[in-house]
Amino acid sequence: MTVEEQVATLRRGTAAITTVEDLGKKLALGRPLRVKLGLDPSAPDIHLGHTVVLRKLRQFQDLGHEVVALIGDFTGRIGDPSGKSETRRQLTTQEVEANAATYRQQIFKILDPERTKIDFNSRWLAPLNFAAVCELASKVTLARMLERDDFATRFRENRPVHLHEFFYALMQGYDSVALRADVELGGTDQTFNLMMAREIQRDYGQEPEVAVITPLLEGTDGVQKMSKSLGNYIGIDEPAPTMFGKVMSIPDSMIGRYFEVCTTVPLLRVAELLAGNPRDAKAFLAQSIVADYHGDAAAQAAADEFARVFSRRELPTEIPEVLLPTGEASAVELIMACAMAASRGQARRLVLQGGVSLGGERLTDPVAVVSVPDGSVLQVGPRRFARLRVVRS
RNA sequence: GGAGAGGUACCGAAGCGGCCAAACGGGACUGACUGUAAAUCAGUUGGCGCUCGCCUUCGGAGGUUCGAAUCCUCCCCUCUCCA
Repeated sequence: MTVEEQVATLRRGTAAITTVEDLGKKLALGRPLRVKLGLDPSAPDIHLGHTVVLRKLRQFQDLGHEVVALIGDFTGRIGDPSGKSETRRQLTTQEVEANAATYRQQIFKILDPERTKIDFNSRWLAPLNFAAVCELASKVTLARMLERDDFATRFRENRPVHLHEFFYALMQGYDSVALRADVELGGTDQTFNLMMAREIQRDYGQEPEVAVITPLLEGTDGVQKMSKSLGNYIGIDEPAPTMFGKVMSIPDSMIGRYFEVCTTVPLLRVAELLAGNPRDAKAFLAQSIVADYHGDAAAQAAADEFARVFSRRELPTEIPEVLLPTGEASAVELIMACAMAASRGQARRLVLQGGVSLGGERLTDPVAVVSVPDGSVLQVGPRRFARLRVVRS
């Protein structure tokens, strides 16, 4: 692969590369580059949003480069400034190790373990004495720090900006110095820190790293960035059918975006798919993504199941069984027995709204007692099913 | 230490003595439609009893009142400004 081709590959799905020319130069060196990614040391829970940057790392690995997954166990004590974040509690060694283990287990679903080194920045940050810290701090001016939007805004609005928050970017930059990083990856939220790292490396007499900035992936709502706390995430550990369904639930307008950053489907092919039926494009997308984490067979099965249940409105292949003590019960009682509503009132509403059926027959009266044939299927809403087993004692 | 703002249902945010189980938005759920768990439209969204009703809820504890999320007292927590 020529350098130009490599650059083209690496550019896909990035928000910015500082600079593309520098990247080309570094690639042209012909030696394996050291590519850094900083990871938050708090409990990791990797979702598709995180995979964007991880996939990019994987591309570097496939091109023969080396990745350092740097766990910020030291910087984690400060927390990336967000205006609200307080100084975080220091994680214990055991916690850091446990989280690192989880990281390994999850990131190696994407990264090549052979070309990945895991490191901890406490290794070089913890021993720094105050003189060294002052030297590091002397590299950067206040004006430069205030270029960071978050700081500038808070300063202007008379909201607190703690001095230690400045150290976050400094430490992250020092990490790059310590690692002699050639390239660093990060999301757009890391732009400031990545730029700072370049300058700090220069100040320490190193060639500045190339910053490869990936976009923050929108979640299943298509608007806000994917995050667990917003509940709009697709976790890479989720079961194949769930994952498939969640991908199918993204707004049509996000299909191209997901293709670009979550798959390796050639962009020309993506354009073709987008020109066709969005449902088919999305199904293809869902299947590609699921296949990456669960394999082709599971992805195919998930696709078939989805078509069966949602397109053809048939019963799923696997239906959990619920034991009933009697063959006579009201709709509300059945729903409660299957734990498909949080309260009887909610169950009643579901029935009244026409969302409940037994054996394909819609139940309309919440309290009317109906006979329940053994093995009949209760459906609540579009995707909750239970096979009822009557066990008379 | 002083001054002020605020803590309301899943989240955001109104309400400031009865018409408040609590506006509005988001989310979630259900239905219709469909090309999908997209989009759009409609409805639902504290608990219990099949209207009417009863019970629990508006940071916590007391109090005033026929009646409080709304007034008073004390307490806890968050934020800002001044020192």
